[in-house]
Amino acid sequence: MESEQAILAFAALAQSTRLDVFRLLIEHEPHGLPAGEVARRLAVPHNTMSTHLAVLTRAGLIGAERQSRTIIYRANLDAVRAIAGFLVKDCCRGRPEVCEPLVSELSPCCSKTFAAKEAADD
Amino acid sequence: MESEQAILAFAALAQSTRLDVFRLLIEHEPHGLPAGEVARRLAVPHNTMSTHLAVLTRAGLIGAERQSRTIIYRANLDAVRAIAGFLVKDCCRGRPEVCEPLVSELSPCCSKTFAAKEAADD
DNA sequence: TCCATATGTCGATTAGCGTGGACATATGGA
DNA sequence: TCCATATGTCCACGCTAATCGACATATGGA
Repeated sequence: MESEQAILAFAALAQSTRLDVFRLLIEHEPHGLPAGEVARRLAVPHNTMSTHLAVLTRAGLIGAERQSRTIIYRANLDAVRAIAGFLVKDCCRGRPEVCEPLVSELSPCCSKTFAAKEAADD
Repeated sequence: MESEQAILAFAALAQSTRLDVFRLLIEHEPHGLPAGEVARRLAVPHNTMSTHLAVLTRAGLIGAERQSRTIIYRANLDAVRAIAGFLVKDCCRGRPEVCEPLVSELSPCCSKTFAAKEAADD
């Protein structure tokens, strides 16, 4: 991932409404949500939301697909991996001992038992 | 990690000079660099750099320590782990199959042989 | 004490972002 | 065709960020 693309992604996520949108769309993977529904759920005017959705799209964090009159937005999970990878690889340069704890921390969160427990807590 | 803290971190990294500073300090772990040296290496006026260093510090991405007249800045690697964790845990909610590829992608980067190869490529 | 070095703070300027009203476009149904 | 719904674009306003000159503070040496 290039720095320019990373800066776009960081800037897109550095805004509370957009971060909320991103999390909302991640929760609704893999079906996604129509633009109007996103605006309604977050109580944001549709034109303001349209701008935010455009910023997230330009950053590659979400994607859109037209379905007749509605446009369905979906989170791009590859982008999440790319950003996390960008961060970690920056800190891994010649210093694997720094990153091992990170992977150790992340690994248990990816087991099915952990996910089931998290879901139960909600 | 709270959303507010994450937004501070994303905003801090969504600026080319600050991203350069962060990477520079990561390269100089664990010794760090004096503020003036950071400004000189990135060809940025010392007062402008002082502002950027303050933003990164407020975001918890770097830390400072006075050594007589100079102030040594160091990257906070725990913050890197926290941001990466924030991103991944957002996408892990009930969907471990999404995150497993990320961990798989990251794991090899944390082996000593990989780090040695990366260093050799520079 | 006086001065040089290292760094931070203040203030002004410029540029860009977030917001939302008004309008434009696209789609499907009557 | 006409209208309602869904979404995007344009524009102006207000606010915040980025920059950097000038000044302030802190430290150590002569």
